[in-house]
Amino acid sequence: MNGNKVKVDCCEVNIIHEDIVKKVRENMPDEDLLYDMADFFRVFGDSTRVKILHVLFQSEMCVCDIAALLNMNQSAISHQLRVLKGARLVKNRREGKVVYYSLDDEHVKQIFDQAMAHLKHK
Amino acid sequence: MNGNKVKVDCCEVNIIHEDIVKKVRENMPDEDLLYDMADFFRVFGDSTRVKILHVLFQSEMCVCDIAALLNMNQSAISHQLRVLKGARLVKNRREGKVVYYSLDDEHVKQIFDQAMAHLKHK
DNA sequence: TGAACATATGAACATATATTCACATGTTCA
DNA sequence: TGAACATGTGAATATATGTTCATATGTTCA
Repeated sequence: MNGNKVKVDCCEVNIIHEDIVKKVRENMPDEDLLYDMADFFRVFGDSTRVKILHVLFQSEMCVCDIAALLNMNQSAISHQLRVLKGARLVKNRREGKVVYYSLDDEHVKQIFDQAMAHLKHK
Repeated sequence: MNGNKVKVDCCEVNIIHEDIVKKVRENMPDEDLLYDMADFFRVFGDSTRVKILHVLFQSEMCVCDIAALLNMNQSAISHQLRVLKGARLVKNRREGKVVYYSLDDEHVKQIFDQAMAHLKHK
């Protein structure tokens, strides 16, 4: 008896295993948290930002040095640093005209390592 | 003497700290690997996929149950499961007409936990 | 075999997003 | 103060991506 088929009002989807669905639904995290997680990961989902983070793993750096290193113009880097800062992944400090960026998170490295492990494993 | 200013040919960016840039450049991972990392993270950067993964943390599930659980149509879920499978994050097995999906990775949970820690920390 | 059902998939559409360009802001130093 | 320089940012553009719709595929069972 693992569940009758039931029409859901909104979108004509059959539920085959009603008991499992009910159980899982009760244990789902808060909707907002799931959105925040997706937003957080989206920040890593761009190669320019991944490169910037890798650079900052190695050394604090100013904007124009990063731009030169990645062969991109300063504006593009600045835009992406803004995104990274918005996600609280980097912080910056000003020294005269130069702004230095560095990592502002203790989890990023571990997340990267896990991802690396995944990519290299299979 | 930490570096003369040098014009880079391609995009008019000044290098302020030539020594640091040189050092970091030598230690950068392979270009392809960085692209793969971004691709990998991009998979997590969508709330539907995040939800699906959370569902599968709790239980193996068939497509239509996931669709009902997330209040989305079957097609959307199927498309996203394809993406997740392409990233080798989920696997599936067929049992008659029903296809069951489950996690196919030991790193995802840890990556999610790190992300959660980041989001909750500050 | 053919109807019913679960899932997969191509095309179309709407939306999101990265980069570039032009220019604004803020700092130093003569 | 004004020139030079490093960085920030709004607008525009091109591209990528998620969802829907319609339909195809594959399975079961009468």
